[in-house]
Amino acid sequence: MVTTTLPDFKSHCIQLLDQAARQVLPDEVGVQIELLRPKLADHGDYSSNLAMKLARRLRRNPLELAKALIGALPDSSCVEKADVAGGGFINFFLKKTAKQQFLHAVLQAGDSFGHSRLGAGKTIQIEFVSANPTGPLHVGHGRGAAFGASLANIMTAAGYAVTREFYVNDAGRQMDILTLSTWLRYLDLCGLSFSFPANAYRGQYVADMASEIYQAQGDRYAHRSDATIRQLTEISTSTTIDSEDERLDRLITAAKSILDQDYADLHNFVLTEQLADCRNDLMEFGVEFETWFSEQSLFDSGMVARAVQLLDDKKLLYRQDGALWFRSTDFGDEKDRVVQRENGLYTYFASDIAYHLSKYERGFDYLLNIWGADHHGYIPRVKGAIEALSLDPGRLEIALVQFAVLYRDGKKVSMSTRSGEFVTLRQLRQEVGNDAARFFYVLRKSDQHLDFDLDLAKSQSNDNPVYYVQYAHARICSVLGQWGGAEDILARAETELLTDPAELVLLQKMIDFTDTIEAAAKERAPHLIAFFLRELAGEFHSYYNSTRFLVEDESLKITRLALISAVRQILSKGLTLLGVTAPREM
RNA sequence: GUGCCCGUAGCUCAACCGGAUAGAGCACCAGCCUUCUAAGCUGGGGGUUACAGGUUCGAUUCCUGUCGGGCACGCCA
Repeated sequence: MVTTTLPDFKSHCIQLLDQAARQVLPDEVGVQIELLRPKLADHGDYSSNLAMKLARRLRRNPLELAKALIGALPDSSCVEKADVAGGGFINFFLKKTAKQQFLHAVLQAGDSFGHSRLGAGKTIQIEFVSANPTGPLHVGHGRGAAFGASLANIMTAAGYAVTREFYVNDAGRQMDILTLSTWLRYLDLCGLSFSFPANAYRGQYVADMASEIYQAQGDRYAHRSDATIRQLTEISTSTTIDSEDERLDRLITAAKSILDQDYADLHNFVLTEQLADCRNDLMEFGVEFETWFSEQSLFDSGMVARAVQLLDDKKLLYRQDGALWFRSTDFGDEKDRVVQRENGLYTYFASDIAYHLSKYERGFDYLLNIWGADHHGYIPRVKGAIEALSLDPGRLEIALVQFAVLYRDGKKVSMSTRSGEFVTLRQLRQEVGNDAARFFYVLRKSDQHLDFDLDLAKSQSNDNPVYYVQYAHARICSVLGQWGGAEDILARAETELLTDPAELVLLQKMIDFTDTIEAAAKERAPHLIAFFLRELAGEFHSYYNSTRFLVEDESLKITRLALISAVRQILSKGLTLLGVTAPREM
């Protein structure tokens, strides 16, 4: 029997209740009706608190109200009955046949099962990772990457047109520091050795880039060596410089003047190198972007100047102590912020205002920034700037992702970023594998700190939730393989044969899948998918142990295989949403 | 010090934005492999949801205070 549309029992029950409410309470039309899945099977398949919600306002007894509503419910082909229970809950019980027949709908929908029209094709830009291209990604970036990529997949499934964007901080001081660091390592290779600044980038990758340059270009970037070493040594050893930060800035200035045109070459080289490494790392992790947006381009195109000018036109800038300030306190920030420094350079904030202006001008319906939780103090000024530009701050949402802390042998793995001693995403991926990393990263709500247990992620045991889910998938593949029949035969399943409690539990779980994807999209909560998969896998394993599939009775065999085939399809779909592979054998 | 986030079983975490008896996994105890993968299953103990108040039919969820933890408070990015 061919069904053209996938039944949506929840919406159906809401419609029934809405019709009943219009009849019983004509004055209350338009009240929001919400259904939830009760924890206990005795409480039915869907439950509504509508009667209790309205009871107070209408000064009526909630039980009587509930009874009246139930009495007015229209007949339905898939609802068995509705009961009143507790203090006035209205509980819907679906017909067993409706659940059984749902199986056909799942198989028919195939890979698109679980998709919904929640997003109605609205466009949303999700910006995430956006790490400085000054070194390898570390495990903190990994969580943002896994979260953002999974959420993008989920929102696509929920009917949004998603654009993934990586903001490249290719302008500014950090890139200069990296360029300088690389050049100093390079000079070392040229035999011009002196003390390396403590606050420069010290990682091995810096030395690697230096060596690459040396091999390709020889001592080309050290040609004025006498003057060079004298000048650098002077800055390195000077005692009149008050801070190490300033010493670094002096070195950068010196490098720019010594290298002149060549500085841009080096800058460009290290940027290209790091960006390629970053892109490659993310691609291997299953994380890809439609757009890599350059901060430098905002300066080159005059966007930064224009954004600042717009604020100035609105009389929201003033000059003080030689710097140009934005009145962000007018928009709820706790203090005003500098957009242009005393030395004439724009601040990071200025280019960020321009960046957000660009996002708005590119016309997305919604914007979602995924930031590390350490940036939370930055939100008011960005929202303030958006408001100041007469843009709608409501279209921009900022989701914060907390840090991930690694544990090995039950102990915290210490990390310090500058020393080069941090754990990179690549190391993590090599140690535990992409699948475990992707899954573990989204196993917690994003606003919770994540304790990442390396030993657990590596263990090939029943403790490991990734393998638990993947194993369920592989088991089903194995059974279907031993059966050896063609998949389309499964459409002959006689679903009324699915009467075992374990079978009905699985059917109910399938019915919940679309709702789970919608909830994960709405709440920006990929962990809901991970939890769903663990539950579905658990219910399958339980079924597997209690029931034999490859039985003599042909109808029964086909029907059970159809059921587990649908489970396999959903496991695969869910794992794919999270960027985890669904192996056919393990 | 100020602001934001958090505090749930011994451990790591859920709980569908206020719903019914707060749930999983790990760990612990007791069972299940001549049958489709035991990377699996079945059963058991384990809680004053940090603490004290408040709001209401109803609170882990909302409000206030206290205690404890994390993060942020640059003319850095």
